[in-house]
Amino acid sequence: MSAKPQSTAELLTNCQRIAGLTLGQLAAELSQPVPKDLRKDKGWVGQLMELALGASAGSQALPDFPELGIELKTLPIDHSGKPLESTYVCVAPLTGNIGQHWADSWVCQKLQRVLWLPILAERQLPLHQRIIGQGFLWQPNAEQAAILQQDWEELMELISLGGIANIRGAHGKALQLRPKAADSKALTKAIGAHGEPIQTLPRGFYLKSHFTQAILQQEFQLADR
DNA sequence: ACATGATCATCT
DNA sequence: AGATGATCATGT
Repeated sequence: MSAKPQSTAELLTNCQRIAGLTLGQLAAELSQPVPKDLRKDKGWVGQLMELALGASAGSQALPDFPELGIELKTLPIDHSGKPLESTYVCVAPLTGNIGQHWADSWVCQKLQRVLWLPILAERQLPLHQRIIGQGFLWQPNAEQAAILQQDWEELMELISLGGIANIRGAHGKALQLRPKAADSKALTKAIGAHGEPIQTLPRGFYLKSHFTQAILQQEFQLADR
């Protein structure tokens, strides 16, 4: 169950095998304790899936399946297939971005090949009863890539020109910039309104749920609602 | 502090 | 209800 997959086909086969299981069932098979809720274990579902699918060591700055170049993302959804949350992509670099190009960016690299793993995870459903959906491989199509690139370029320009204080989650069509930190007191270096170095809250790039919903619809051809 | 994994909790 | 800003745990 937890052997490292040697090919994309094997990885997808492993996904099919766990599709339909509850988190409780899978955790039992893997001898993993199920927390009461996710309040103090927010990463538990993702880590369980990494274990089940044979992803490589967790906290390195590498894709989950380095040999396959695939990033694994769990995606909590409701009963109608709508994502319940935005999807974290990576930390946003706030300094030293002069002349950086989209194709070389961390966001672009991370989203090149994503194994989406939907989880039926409505809040009212106890954690152990949440159900694993059908995982599928995705690469941005031309239209999606163009939207992501445009959002990224706009956000990075604002960051580079000292506009970070004015960026909020509403910015961007698909990609947004939001805090990503242990708490609101965490600080990192950034560029101030007059080009001076400042300390600010670390930010991360996230995919808006509308965008991931479109990915799901494209894959499963779900009815809109 | 920053990377991994994200969800929580409040505001609108 | 949905989105935004805040937060939790763990490893490097």
